[in-house]
Amino acid sequence: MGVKERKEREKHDMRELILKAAHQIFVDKSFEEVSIRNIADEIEYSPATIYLYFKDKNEIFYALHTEAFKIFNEYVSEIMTVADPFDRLVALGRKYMAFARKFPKYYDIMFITKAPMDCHLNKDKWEEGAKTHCFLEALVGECQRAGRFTGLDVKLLALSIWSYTHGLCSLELQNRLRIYPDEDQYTITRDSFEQFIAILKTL
Amino acid sequence: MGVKERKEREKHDMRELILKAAHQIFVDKSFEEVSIRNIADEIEYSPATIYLYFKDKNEIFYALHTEAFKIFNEYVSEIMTVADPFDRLVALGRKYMAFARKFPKYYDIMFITKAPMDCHLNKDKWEEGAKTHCFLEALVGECQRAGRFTGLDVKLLALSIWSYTHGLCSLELQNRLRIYPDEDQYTITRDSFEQFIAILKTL
DNA sequence: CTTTTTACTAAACACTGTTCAGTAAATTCT
DNA sequence: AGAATTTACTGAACAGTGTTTAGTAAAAAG
Repeated sequence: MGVKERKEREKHDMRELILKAAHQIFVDKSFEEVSIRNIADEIEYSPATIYLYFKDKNEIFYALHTEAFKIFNEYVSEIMTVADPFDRLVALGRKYMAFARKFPKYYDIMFITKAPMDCHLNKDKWEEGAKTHCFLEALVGECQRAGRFTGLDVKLLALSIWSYTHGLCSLELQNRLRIYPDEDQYTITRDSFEQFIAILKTL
Repeated sequence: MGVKERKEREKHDMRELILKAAHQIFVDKSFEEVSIRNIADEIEYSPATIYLYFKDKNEIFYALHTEAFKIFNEYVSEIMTVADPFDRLVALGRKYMAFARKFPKYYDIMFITKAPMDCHLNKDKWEEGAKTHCFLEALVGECQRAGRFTGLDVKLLALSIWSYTHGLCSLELQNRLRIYPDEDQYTITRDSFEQFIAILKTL
């Protein structure tokens, strides 16, 4: 009796179809245009159908956010070619910032927008974020074992590094660096990052 | 002929009335509930009337964001009693973080939400942000003249300090610190901040 | 006292997320 | 094979959103 299995497969395929459409609208158009009706139009189903496969819109956003993490992880994976742990940490920082600039919409849904988190508040952990942050903590730990950051708490330092980098990206993406003249805006984040690296080197 | 003057005063008063209502809804209820219709209900006018005094909803959000800055400036002004520049900088950081936690909605509209910025993109500077950041730059400069941060660029360091602090606040407010167990979540931001201060001391 | 300007609004437009009753097809049971 | 049941789906509605426009009543000017 393979009916049950087929139905499950169909249910899964439909979820995928919805997500693919949502992703397409999200990328091609904009965050705001990812509406249930637009998704429904795209897949040629009624809007109500979507609610048979997703609890609400936030659940769709959570799925988009998870996809964004996959893309992020792939984008960042290049740094693994860097041998020295500290250089790898620097490379990670650069990649992180480059990702935020190259894929601002992905960055937004991963780290800024509240929508995906609202769906997930019942769960007790943010898995995607935790995994990525674990990677950073491990890398900072490696740096310490290689003689860097002596006497500093690895967990706290990892959070501080993330906070700084996210802060910079977030301020830029949310248009809060318009305190500087337009011509400085691009260089100043780069220069700030270089200074930050220089400070990390002294620790 | 004082008619013109009176009309101008009435126009100004009406703007104030609308903003007061918007502020009330923003504080008492929530960000999402600040709708043109809700404001109109509150002041007992038609929704269309609001568009005679404000270009669009973003302009109202920009005004709310400006009010939030006033409240922020007042909240933070206490630190001026601290004599030593570096201690004052630390006090500023603590106040900044306390403000974000105490008034998350204000913090949101000041530094996270895009809506107020969208209205203001034609202007070439973000005045409220610039003024506040100038204050930070001046304070970091004072620290340097008092012997701290030797050899570092004040402007870049000020941005780095802001980025770090905003990053931490932003991650917490946007629910991205759920990578830690609930019991750690409160202590870890405090500990990270203390570590950050300790690092600044060594510079 | 008439004309013009100003202040305001009802109603509509084009959207949004979400729910629910009803239908047609697929599946199961007899 | 035919009746009963379950499943998959949808049209329509509900309650909201920002914004525009045509039309009206009151105030000001001529």
